[in-house]
Amino acid sequence: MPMGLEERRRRRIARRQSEILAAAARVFAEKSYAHATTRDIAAEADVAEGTLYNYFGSKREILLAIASEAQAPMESAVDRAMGMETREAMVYMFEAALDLSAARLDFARTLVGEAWLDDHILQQFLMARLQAIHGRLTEFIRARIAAGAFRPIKPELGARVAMSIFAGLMLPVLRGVAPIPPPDERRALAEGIVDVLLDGVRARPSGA
Amino acid sequence: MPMGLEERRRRRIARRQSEILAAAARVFAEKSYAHATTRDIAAEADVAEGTLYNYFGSKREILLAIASEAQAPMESAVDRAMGMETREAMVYMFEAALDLSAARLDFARTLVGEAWLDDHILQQFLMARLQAIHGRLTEFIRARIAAGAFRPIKPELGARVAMSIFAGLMLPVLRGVAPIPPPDERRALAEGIVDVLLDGVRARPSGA
Amino acid sequence: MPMGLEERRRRRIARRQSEILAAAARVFAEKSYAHATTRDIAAEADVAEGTLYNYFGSKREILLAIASEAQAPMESAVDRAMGMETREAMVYMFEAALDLSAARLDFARTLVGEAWLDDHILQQFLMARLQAIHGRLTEFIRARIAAGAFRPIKPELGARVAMSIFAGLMLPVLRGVAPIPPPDERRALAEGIVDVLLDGVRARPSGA
Amino acid sequence: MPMGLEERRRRRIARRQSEILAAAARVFAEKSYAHATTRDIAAEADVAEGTLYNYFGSKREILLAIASEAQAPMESAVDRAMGMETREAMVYMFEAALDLSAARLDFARTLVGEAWLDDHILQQFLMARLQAIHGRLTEFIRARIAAGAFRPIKPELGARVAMSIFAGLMLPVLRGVAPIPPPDERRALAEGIVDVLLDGVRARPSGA
DNA sequence: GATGAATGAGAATTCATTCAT
DNA sequence: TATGAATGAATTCTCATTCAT
Repeated sequence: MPMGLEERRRRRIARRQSEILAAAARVFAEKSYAHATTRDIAAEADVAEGTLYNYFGSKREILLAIASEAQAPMESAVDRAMGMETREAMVYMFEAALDLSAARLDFARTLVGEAWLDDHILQQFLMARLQAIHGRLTEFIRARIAAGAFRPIKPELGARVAMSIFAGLMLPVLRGVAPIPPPDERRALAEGIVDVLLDGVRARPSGA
Repeated sequence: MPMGLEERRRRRIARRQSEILAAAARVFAEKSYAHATTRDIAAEADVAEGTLYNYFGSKREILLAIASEAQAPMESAVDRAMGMETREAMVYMFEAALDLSAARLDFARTLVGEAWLDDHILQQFLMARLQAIHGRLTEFIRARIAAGAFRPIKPELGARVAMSIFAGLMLPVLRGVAPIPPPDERRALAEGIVDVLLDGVRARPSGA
Repeated sequence: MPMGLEERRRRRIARRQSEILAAAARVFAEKSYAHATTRDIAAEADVAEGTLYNYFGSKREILLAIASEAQAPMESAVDRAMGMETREAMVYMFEAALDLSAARLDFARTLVGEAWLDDHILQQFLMARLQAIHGRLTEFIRARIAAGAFRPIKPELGARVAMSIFAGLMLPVLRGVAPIPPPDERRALAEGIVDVLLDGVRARPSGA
Repeated sequence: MPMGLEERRRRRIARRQSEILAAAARVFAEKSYAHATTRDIAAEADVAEGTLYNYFGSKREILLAIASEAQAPMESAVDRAMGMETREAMVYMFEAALDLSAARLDFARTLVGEAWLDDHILQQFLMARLQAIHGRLTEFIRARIAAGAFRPIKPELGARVAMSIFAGLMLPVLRGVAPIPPPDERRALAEGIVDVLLDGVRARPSGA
């Protein structure tokens, strides 16, 4: 399978772009987009400032590319969970939410942080995904109710509660307030949450 | 009740400071601290740029004052709920979380947004409050378990789940993605959530 | 001797002006005119900033008034020395150059420092005096030569050397590098200098 | 002798820095550091304001670089004089003090002027040199006394008198009150001063 | 393609002066 | 007269982007 010069060039460009994105994500994750300078990014990527502009049209374009990459992995966990049995699915989803590599964390932190500041990023890259996930979860719940596995709660509300809990787990990690929990803790946390979600906090009238 | 000149002066200053803070909060809420210029703030407050510096030492000091004011009302709802009966308390807390005036919203949005970017604000003004609230909720749950009203779940986990749901409700409002819900919706939402939290989503083995 | 209201008012104004000048001189002496703010001056004078403008038209006018006062005492020592016997006169002049009260020092430091920066002050307040003194000294030397007391050196050169030595004594004190020497040191220093000036540093052919 | 790119780059940078320093020195010499704006400096150096900051970290750093360059030539004259015969040495030193190119004058004027205002510059760049020179002169005089060429005056006093006369010659030139004297005048002035310093002003009892 | 110096618009902050009270 | 808050021009410094090499 001979590779044309053209092909080789395209790959080289793609590789370089990725390197720059990863470097930029590290910088943005540390200082935020606004406080990061193109000089910082170039230094982290170990290229000259001018070189950045051979691969991206502007600082903002780098941000958009990061935001774009950041949204890719978001739904996969939900997708995969769709095929599982109820409890297993729920535990898997919560567990997966916290399964972040440091690299992904930089991208995700950048996306979430800038979505707070930038309407375009918010809508295009974050809300779009979140709404898709919300739709999936709503369907999941609706199906469980239909199957008699869940009480007849409002599915949208359930989805929203679930997503809030996801968010509540992830935001402190993204913000760097909480560490990425190691696998066993992740599982224990997920199981605990799922337990509460499934059966609630209220004590059951025992005997009855 | 005669008012000394000194007193009158102090009040005038306090009033002006509040006006500037409110104006700044509006600007920060719209464009974020970093993108807001002192020129913007001055224009919104309808004073000259230099005047800002008669009331605050720096742009950052304005931000800190806003952050400081923003944290004031955070615990009050939790405090008040402490004295209520379980279900009522829970509904009240969730409902109160969404009871934001537009003015408070500017302050809160500024606090939360900058806490994402600024470690000092995060720790000093946001985490301090959130941890206090977390402590209160943990106690609340522990007491309910002791009283036999709640199942023996881990209180910290319960508190965390509850706070995540608060956050999941508030963040979209603060970010301007969701509108401030009108009172009746607020209540319905709160009741729905409390219902799920109390009894879980799982269907009960009916007859038994 | 009845004093009219008018008179009393004039005095009150004059007193206040002096207080402000003294305060300003202290501030200028410490931070220089350029770095001193009207706020500093007002604080040191214990009046409001606006009050300064009731007594002086501008910050610069305060400086000019200080420069004006600073030049007053400059020639007096030379004048007084004119009537003395040669050696006594010379010692007296050098000694007097160093006899500065702290208050006079503030004025003199301000004058000299600003004369470096400001042509008007240089010419009007400093050079005018220095040239007058130079003239007096030239005359003094010329007379001594005529009387056979001095060798036939060039009187202008002698005056310039003498003034240079004055300057070399005073500048470090004005700048705050050297302390104001106490009276006995002053005299010893003056006598040493006069000794060198009168007889030179060269050893005499002893025998002759 | 091939010159690497790196080398060429270093030179270009050094050249540019020198140009900026020279331009800044001209501006500072004319309006003083405090009154000179970065805009003035950039205009004089014929670069954009931002460019200044590619070569110096701050306006103050430019000043410090000038002060640093200004001190370089100060001791050289004294050093060279050390090897000469007494009278020749003295004449040479006074003459050299006035041998200033216009460029050096800008640097020297800046150093002296700012030393009046700025303690760090005073100590680090001016006093350090002056004290070194004072030490050298003191040794010079002490050696002459030991050799029987000078009377047993106090060497420190003699050094101080000499330095005062240097200062008295230079300050008016630095301040722009006196012109840089042409070579022949310089020599005549130096000889006249040395004559007075060596033999004093007093007439000798002729016959005796 | 890669470089990095040059650019200049834009930002926060200071401060002499004014003026309503 | 005394006050001190308001003003806004002026200042230093930053940084995304361009472009000659």
